[in-house]
Amino acid sequence: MHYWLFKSEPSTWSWDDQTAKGDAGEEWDGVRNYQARNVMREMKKGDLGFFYHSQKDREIVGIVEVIAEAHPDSTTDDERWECVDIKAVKPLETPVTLSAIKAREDLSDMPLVTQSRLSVQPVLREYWDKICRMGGVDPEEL
DNA sequence: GCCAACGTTGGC
DNA sequence: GCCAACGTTGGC
Repeated sequence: MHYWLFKSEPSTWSWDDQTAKGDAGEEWDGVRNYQARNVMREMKKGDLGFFYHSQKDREIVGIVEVIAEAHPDSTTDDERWECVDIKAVKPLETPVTLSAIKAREDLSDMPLVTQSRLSVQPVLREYWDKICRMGGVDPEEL
């Protein structure tokens, strides 16, 4: 099991949009960055991820599950671009803000902090557990 | 293959 | 709304 983080601008695709799709989930399409694509290629079905609202909100709002591994992005004919499918699992009880993460020494080397423009990122297990707890979710119950 | 110009993302 | 960081493009 590996852990990931998906960034979205809520005005384009929000947590509410994601939850509205239910268990059917949705393609995480539109990624046009090699590094982010390579991260998606590493994902396995059943892996979990954080759903992060960029721009105005700047906080992790929910937990998602990978339900389909990397496949061609249906929004382009360009075969370089691939995406996974994800579904919403549950919201965080309390969103975890970027500033709360930055305030913690032990989370300061997360790509969220060090590589702010990367839209799909890996999350180490250690960080996953901590952020779940900060958000009021028991990582053992996922 | 270098690098200037340009476009995009996302924090502030 | 601004701008820093970073990615991409294209001329040489």
